[in-house]
Amino acid sequence: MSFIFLKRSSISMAAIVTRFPPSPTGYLHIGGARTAIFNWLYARRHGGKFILRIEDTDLVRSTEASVKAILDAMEWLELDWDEGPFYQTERLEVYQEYLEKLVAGGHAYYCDCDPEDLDRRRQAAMAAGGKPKYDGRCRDRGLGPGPNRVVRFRCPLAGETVLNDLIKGPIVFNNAELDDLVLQKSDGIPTYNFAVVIDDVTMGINLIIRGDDHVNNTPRQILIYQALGAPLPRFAHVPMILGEDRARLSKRHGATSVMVYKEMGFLPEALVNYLVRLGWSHGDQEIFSREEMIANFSLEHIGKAAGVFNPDKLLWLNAHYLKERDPAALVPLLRPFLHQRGYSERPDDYLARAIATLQPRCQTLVEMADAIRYYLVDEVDYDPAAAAKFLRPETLSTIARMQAVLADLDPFDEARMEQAFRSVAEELGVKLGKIAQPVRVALTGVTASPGLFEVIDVLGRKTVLERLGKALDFIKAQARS
RNA sequence: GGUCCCAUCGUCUAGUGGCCCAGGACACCGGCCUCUCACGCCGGAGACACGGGUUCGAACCCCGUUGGGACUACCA
Repeated sequence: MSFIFLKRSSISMAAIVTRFPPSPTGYLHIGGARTAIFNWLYARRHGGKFILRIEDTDLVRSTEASVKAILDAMEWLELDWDEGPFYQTERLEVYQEYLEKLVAGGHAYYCDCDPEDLDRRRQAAMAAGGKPKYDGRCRDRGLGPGPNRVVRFRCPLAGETVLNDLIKGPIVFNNAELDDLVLQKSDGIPTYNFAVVIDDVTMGINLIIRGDDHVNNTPRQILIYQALGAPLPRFAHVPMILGEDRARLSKRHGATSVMVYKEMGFLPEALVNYLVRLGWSHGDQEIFSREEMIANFSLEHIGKAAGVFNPDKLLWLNAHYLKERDPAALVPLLRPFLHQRGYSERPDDYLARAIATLQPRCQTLVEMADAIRYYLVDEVDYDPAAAAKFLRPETLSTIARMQAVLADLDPFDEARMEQAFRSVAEELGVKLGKIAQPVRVALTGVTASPGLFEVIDVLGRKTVLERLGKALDFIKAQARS
């Protein structure tokens, strides 16, 4: 009994605080999105906080447009944050304060080495078979602040730094391998490794889930925490996402921007579901609602190996969610794609009924917008091969017959329609397909479509009769020429 | 080059020493359903990188090899 109480209180002692810190040098990419999802899920799972921070200390590459693009993507994925967005460029005094503390404590020092000279020294060290690390020239010169001077961290020359990674286990680094990294650039802006630590310390971040491309940065960061006397957060390094050639996922593997997936007609829940399952698992389950993800997410089930991004599986998930959605809910999502194609406006309920027939046949909204064409155009255009095969003199009479039957059909619904087609087939002594295909081409212009009766039902009597009439005219015209 | 990480079907993964001559999913192949195309359903092919240990027993533990990846900036 008391054991249970103990366990409980120790768990609830520190509320979880996670963060997602993108740098606004471009759009939100697939890998970043997954990291954001993991951090968000963990915070939600444990009733903690999720903080958004914009790491814009790269003054040259950071842009306002990128910030907006990232925020838009977060919103589209429905990843809400509890605090922020904080901007590092607005926190310069904070870094300065901590920097002075480090310098005063002897943990950091000023350095006036010329960047180009530094580069030459590195090259020379490499050529001599040594390590390309900073040679420590200014380490003990006792320099003070001044123009063109950076601040470097005084890294211990010996000893070990251990990273107890929640995913990879303990990783030991020899401090001698590390060098005196720059904390503050000569323009007064902090470097990444310094700013993250200060931000994470001051924002109370106690769990850092990030890509494992950061593993080698972590010992340097741990050393800074220690120099500051700050408590260490827990670290969880998630394996990378690879392209199909097993190289780090990049533009040459196809779309890597989250918002491009929106443009390609993907649903956010499909992307999120795909991404969360890329590297994490919960037994054999493939489909997860938000609630299920939150309820089941755990670091223990994140794998150690990098994963290849598989567009086919994403497509399958998207098709799944497309089928599952209420057709009416799909209308506003599909509309932008219809406008792009220049279709004329139609009422919501008409679109919803058309969409319902296309749901099991489309993998993306883009496919759906293409497929919905014959429901929206004033005049169908015939696929030449389809017309050549099914709109010929021999089919004239069956189309005419169906036109006559449908003109009088009452009520004009799917059930009656099927009856009508079947009885005409019987009457003519042919299989249903013999009648259905020519009519299908007359109505849609193509040989593959949703069930014929569904199509007729959506189109309505007037349009159906018109299109059948037009098909008859077409056949006659063909016969004359 | 140095440091670090990783290794189950083509791909994502289950698997935490006996339940595994390895399960699920995508993709692929075959069948069923059927007015076409899909959806759906049923079935099939397909993997523990290699070599050594440890153990009564290894996909699971250890070592090595090989292969992949990351980092190595006054980028983040």
